[in-house]
Amino acid sequence: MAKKKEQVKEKPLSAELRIKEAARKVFTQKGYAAARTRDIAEEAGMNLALLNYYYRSKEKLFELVMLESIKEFFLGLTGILNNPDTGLGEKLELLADSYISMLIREPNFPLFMLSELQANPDKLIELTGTKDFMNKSVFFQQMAAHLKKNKMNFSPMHVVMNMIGLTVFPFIGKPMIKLMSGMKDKEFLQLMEERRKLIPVWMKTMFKIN
Amino acid sequence: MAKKKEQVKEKPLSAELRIKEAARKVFTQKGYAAARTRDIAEEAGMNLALLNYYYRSKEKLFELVMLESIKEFFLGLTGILNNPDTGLGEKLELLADSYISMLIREPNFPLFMLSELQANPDKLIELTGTKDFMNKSVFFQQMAAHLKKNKMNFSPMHVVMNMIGLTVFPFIGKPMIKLMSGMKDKEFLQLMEERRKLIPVWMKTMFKIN
DNA sequence: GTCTATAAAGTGATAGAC
DNA sequence: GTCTATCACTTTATAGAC
Repeated sequence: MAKKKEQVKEKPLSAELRIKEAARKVFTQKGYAAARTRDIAEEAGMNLALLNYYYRSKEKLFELVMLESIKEFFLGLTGILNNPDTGLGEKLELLADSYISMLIREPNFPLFMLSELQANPDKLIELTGTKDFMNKSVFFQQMAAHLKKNKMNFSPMHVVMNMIGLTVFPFIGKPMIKLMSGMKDKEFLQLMEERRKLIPVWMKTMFKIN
Repeated sequence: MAKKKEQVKEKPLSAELRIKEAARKVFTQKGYAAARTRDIAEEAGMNLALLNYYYRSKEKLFELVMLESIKEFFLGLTGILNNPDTGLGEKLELLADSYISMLIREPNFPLFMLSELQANPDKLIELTGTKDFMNKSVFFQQMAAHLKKNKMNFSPMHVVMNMIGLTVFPFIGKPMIKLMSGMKDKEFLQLMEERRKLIPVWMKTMFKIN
C-alpha cells in the first residue's frame, strides 16, 4: 500500500479516484439507470475498461459511491443531533446552516439519494447498518420533552419532517419552483441564503421554542 | 347485473387504456430510464408490440402520461390558488387537505415528477405551456399584501416553498424517514393524516395569519 | 495500468402471420 | 387488433495486446 498523505496540494487524482468522483457526479446527476459507464469514463477522461478494472462493475461502483455519500450525510446529521451541550434552538440553527451550505454545494444530492432509496429501499438499510437512530438522538429526547411540556400532542417526528422539508425541499423542487415563479438561478440562490436564517425562526415560532 | 345509467361496474379497460395506465404505474415507480417497455406490457397483461402499435414509442407514451399527470396536478393547484372568495387561511387548509389526499392515493407521483423535471427541465416548460403562473395567482397577491402589512420582508415564494415542502416532503422522503425512525407503514399513514390539520395551523403560526 | 476490439446481454421497435 | 419472432442498436463487461 503506497502512502498518499502528502497529497494536500491539488495534485491530479489517481485514475482510480478520478473514476470514483466522476461516477459520483454522473450518478448524482442522472441516477443509476440513466447513467452509462461510458459517461462516467468520459467524465473521468479515460477509458471505459478502467472502470471495470478498478471497480469490477457498474453496480459495485454505484454502491461504493452511494454508501460514502450516505455515511457522510448521516454523520453530519447525528453530530449535531446528539450534542448534549446545545439546546433545541441552537440545534435548529446549526442544522439549517450546515445543510443549506451542503445543498448549495451539492444541489443534486438529495433527489438522487431519495430516488435511489425509493427504487431500492432495502439496500440502504443493509448498506448503512443504521436503523431508527433518530428516536435515540438527544435532539429527539429534548424535543419530546419540550412538546409535552407545551401541550403539543404529536410525535417529534413531525418536527424532524418539517425541518428537513423546509430545508431540503426547495432544492429538490428547484425546477418546479423556477417553472412556477419564473425565477432565475441567481434569485433562487439568494432566497436559499435567506432561508439559512429564516428556517430556524420559523421552526421556533411553529413549535414555541425560546 | 341489470343496466344502469352509469357504468359503475369495473368494466375491463380497452387494451389502449390498459397500456396507458400500466405505463403510468411503471414510469411513476421506476422513472423513465429504468422502466422497460417489457415491464409496461407485462403490467398491462399483454404484448410488447401493442405498446408500439398504440403509442408509437416509449418516449411518446411517456410524454403523454407525464403531461396528463402534470396538467391534473397544476389544475388542482390553480383552482384553489385563484379563488378570489377565500382568504389565506382557508386556502392553506384546502391545499393541505387536497394534497394530502392526493399524496396518500399516489405517493410516488411527486418524486417521479421532480426527478423527470430535473432530468429534463426544458421539456416540461414546453409540455405545460405554463410559466410563472404562481406570481399572477390570487394567493400570491394576497400573501404579498399580508406579508407587507405584517412587516415580514421576504418573498411570498418562501411561503409557497414552505407549504409544498411541509406537505410533499414526507412522501418523497418516506423511505429515509422510515429508516431514521423505524416506523411502519401504518404509523406513517397516521402521521400523514395528522398533518392534514397540523400543516395549516403551523403555516398560520409561522406567518401570523388570522 | 491502460488501451482497442469484441463478446454477451439487454432493450426498443417492427415485420408478418393470424 | 393481437401475437411471435426477429432485427437493429445500445450498453456492460472482458480478453488480449502493449
